[in-house]
Amino acid sequence: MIFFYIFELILIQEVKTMFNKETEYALRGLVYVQLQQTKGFKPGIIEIAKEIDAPVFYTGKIMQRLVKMGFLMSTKGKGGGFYFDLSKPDLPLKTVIRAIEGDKAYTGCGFGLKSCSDDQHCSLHEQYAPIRESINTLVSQNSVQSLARDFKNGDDILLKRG
Amino acid sequence: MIFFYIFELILIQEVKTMFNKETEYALRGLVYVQLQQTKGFKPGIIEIAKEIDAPVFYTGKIMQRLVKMGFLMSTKGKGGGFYFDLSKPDLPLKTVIRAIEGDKAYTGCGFGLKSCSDDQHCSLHEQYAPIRESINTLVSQNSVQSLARDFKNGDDILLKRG
DNA sequence: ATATTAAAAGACCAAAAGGTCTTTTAATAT
DNA sequence: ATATTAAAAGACCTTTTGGTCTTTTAATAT
Repeated sequence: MIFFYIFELILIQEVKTMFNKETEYALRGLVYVQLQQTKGFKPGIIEIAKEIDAPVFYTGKIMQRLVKMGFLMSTKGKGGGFYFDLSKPDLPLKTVIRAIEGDKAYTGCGFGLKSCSDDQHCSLHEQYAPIRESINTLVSQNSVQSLARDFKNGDDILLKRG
Repeated sequence: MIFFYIFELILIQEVKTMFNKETEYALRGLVYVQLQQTKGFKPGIIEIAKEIDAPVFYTGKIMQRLVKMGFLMSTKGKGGGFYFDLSKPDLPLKTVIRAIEGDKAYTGCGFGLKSCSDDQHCSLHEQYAPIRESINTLVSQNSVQSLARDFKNGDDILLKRG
């Protein structure tokens, strides 16, 4: 029994994204804020961090950065927290990802050849092109709001840990 | 004119892969060795580094690691360098990538949700699944040897800098 | 044998990513 | 006014990644 537990722990450790931690926490945090906002709440750092299972202070720093970048709003003091300006259009994942870690996930050559970016392409480049395009579409079509809707229709649980 | 040059430099800096530097240099180095081997040469660290445009000492370290991992062979001394054991089967990119940086590029949930790995899936997860599968196919079907053949049929130039 | 050549080993350094903690500022309730 | 609350600011620390350099070991040619 203990072996299964250890194995699961190892497995869980291995689950990574194609994005870095900051992007991951940012996306999860944004979706959580949106989700709460539709319920009439305005979550703070401690709550957000807990629910997205990220370090509290790091979450704070990241949320602040998102506010500075204009993706999110906040108020200080009692009853304060994070919320969206509802008059703004939906926020595509791509916009957030680009702002935090740039384009590396869906631009360039899979092989990293410089000359490859211009007129000449290596064979990897051509094979990778449609994949890159799919990723591009994925992060362009999905937004913080659409994801929040998806989570609402069904399983809130996904943002928490079992 | 100077502006175009600066712009190009900036652009070039932005060209990244989905892999980390070590993986990138490793793949390029392996393909270069294979390419030279078919021509009857056994390149050394200095040559490899120069041709794949990577730092010499770092390239050395990476090539040594590849030898230790059994992907490649080497001999010391005069006439020494790196080469493949031709009796071995082709080396898929996936094998190299996994050995260096693990599975993160083509496993897990695009959103980084833990619970997502089991029975429940978020909507991103489902949309990302076919992309992940494509990446998996790409790195499984392409090998160091197949890439070297591709470069041979046409443009050697791709491994050098314009 | 020995000089030369080139990889192996490993110590060391720098930058970036990830994370923590304290102090300051701005809301709000009393 | 002032106490309380919670974000903002920013200093600081740790780990990982990327990179450099020197010393050692093993080939080979003379």
